[in-house]
Amino acid sequence: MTAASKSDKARFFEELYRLNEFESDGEPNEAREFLKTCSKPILSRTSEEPSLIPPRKVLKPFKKVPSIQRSISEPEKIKDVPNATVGSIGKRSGLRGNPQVPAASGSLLGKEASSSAGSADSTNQRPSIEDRRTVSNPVPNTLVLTNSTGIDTMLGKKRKKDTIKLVREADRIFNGFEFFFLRNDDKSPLRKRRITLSREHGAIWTTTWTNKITHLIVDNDLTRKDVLTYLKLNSLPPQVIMVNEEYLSDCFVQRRVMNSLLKKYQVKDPDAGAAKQMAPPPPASENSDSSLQLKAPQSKLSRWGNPPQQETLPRIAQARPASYPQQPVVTGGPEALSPREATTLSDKDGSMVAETQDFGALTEWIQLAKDTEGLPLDNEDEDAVDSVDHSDSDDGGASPLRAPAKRIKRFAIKQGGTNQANFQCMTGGTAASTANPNDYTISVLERLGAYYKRIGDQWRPTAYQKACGMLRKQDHLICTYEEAIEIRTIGHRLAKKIVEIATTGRLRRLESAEADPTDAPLKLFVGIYGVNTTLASEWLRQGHRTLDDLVKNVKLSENQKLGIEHYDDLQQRIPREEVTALGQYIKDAAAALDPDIEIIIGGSYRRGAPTSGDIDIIISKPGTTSTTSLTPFLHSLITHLTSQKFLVAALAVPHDDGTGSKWHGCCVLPSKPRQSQIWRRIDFLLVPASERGAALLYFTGDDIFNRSMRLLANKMGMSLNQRGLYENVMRDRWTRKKVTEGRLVEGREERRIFERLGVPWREPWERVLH
DNA sequence: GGGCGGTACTG
DNA sequence: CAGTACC
DNA sequence: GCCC
Repeated sequence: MTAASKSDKARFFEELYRLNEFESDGEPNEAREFLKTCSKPILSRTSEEPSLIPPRKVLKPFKKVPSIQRSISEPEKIKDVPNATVGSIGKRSGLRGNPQVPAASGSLLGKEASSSAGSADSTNQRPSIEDRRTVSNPVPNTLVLTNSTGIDTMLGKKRKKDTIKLVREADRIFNGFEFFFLRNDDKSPLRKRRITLSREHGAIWTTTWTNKITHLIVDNDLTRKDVLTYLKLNSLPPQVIMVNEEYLSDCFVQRRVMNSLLKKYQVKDPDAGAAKQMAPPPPASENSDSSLQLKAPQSKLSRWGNPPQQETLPRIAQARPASYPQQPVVTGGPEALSPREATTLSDKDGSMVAETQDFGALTEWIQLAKDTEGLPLDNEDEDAVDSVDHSDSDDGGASPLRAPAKRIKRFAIKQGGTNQANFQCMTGGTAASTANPNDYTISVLERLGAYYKRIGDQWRPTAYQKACGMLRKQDHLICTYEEAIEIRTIGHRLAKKIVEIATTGRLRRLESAEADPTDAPLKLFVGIYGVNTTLASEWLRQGHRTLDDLVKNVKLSENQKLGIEHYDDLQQRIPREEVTALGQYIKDAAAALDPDIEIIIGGSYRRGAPTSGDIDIIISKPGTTSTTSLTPFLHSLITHLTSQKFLVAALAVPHDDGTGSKWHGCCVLPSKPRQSQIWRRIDFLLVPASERGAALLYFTGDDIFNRSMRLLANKMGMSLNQRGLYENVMRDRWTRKKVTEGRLVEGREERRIFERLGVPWREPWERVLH
């Protein structure tokens, strides 16, 4: 921005503010007209992929480079750590960036036309260009974006000449984002300006509703209901961020991605008042505030025993409380259910079940049950949800009990001796981002579960997680024992706890657990990457209480040292927007190295989570059948990203026999100022195309969902892992360990694995079971 | 009272 | 090998 | 912790 003249800047802001003033209360009739147009299909996609990187193969023979090996944080970070003794950790060598590869930025040529044609929807590469010249004839270092898409081209459509100039790289805050505007056109000059600005800041503008959309920018005069009507959706896919115009203005003005959850950015929702009552701030809230409520996150570095360091630079988003409404809760009547083709684009067989994530869930499951008729599936979960007369419709007479509206915890419909319906994966979950009246109960139970986890209990934590998942699916506050015990996975003891939480706002078991003086340091220790209960309690036994103690007195592995050094960074959750941006960075880098490579962001991000604990990247490539064939690419990608200072540390690298498939490490967003860079955990998984489905399944999770699917496979005489679904697996009679790999049933298609297991398809965000 | 997912990397 | 990690 |  140094280059920008003052008057330029002034005009820029002036214009921005004008954008707001006008549109907010102008054109009162536009809304009605707009809705009239809702029936017409959304067809044309006028976005462009701003990809200017020439198709080039960089398949130079792989050189052994230090970057793929373990490496440590850079020395500069050390001074952030207030304690002198910590320095001893830090004197390890910094990450030696490979001096080679100045490439990415400098050597890029101006224009590409068809390189991405093969993967039309794959990734939009980020052009790298440092100035803002607009040139109609592409020359190196210049960027001209034209309104072209593969489709337009194929149809021989005339391109509108539409030139935008990207702002300088560091200001492209929307890189990796895909915007859908409502209203959907650029007829209004002000909206047009807004769209142009968005694109200049790196966003892709899309006018077709696709599942790649990250943000839905809604005109200020429209309501949430208008939006859903227009999109013919019952509810918004949870991964789509819906904001009003002000969001954009603020992003532009502040030159950063704002926290989309702020109230001022929410789209109006007249129905919100009718929304279900939220979690009860428990009756005894004043009391519980001191003992039970989530404590504010400890201030940075406080656990080092030094004054907290003041945070000066703005960060992308603030941490959120444990429960918060992502979007206003909609009470769309369940009757309003209609086919939701828009979210099931990739569906091939018509049998699939449309998504839902709101409280229309009830009908959803019924629908689901119908759609999966023939499967030994019951709809037991429905009856817990509502008083809908659960005339167990067609349970084939196999149901032993046809209880009069009570106590139908499980059915006895069996297949091959296993009661399939009792597997969690059969019923799916709800997106964690959806507010729920039981959120408070859930947060308390999660804390107790976490406590049990850190004291080394292997099974309670999963039981608690499952219970929380079930609670999250209920549409009203569970506060009686009877209600609670009805729910599958909730037994006597959990039911009692739930009642205690819901009626008193407290849980004595948790209070006493957390009152244990060893619990705080235990919690501290297991927060270190590479440390779990065994080590932590051993250190505790030896009398250590602070990170300082550990650094001074304990033999730490390299990873643990790193985990301590970046304790605070790695504890923080990552806003979805940042995951998008980090993923985009990787996609761009990967595409530059090998355009055929496919990069998928998995993990909680794929499940639609508003924040993630880390970034999970699947690396695949069409035609590949072995991990080995992808290792060279991983090497060059790691090398490149390391030299770009995107990757800042390696924690686990693939075994060097070439069969290794995972790379774990840390990364930062290089475009940000150094001080505001937060170290993030990142995982790469190498996946040959033949195993893509199984890997996707695995890497999407969640934890409970994976276990459930695998247990089910197991009970059906098969075995499921991240490479595929296998049958005829021989297991040792006693140890029950696998003896034979078995025969591969399916690995390529995620959907077919579901089918083969008789599990109705679950959209990623329906796989949130805890 | 036994079972509770399956795998990969570190040291 | 045990410990820790990944979902 | 819960389920079988």
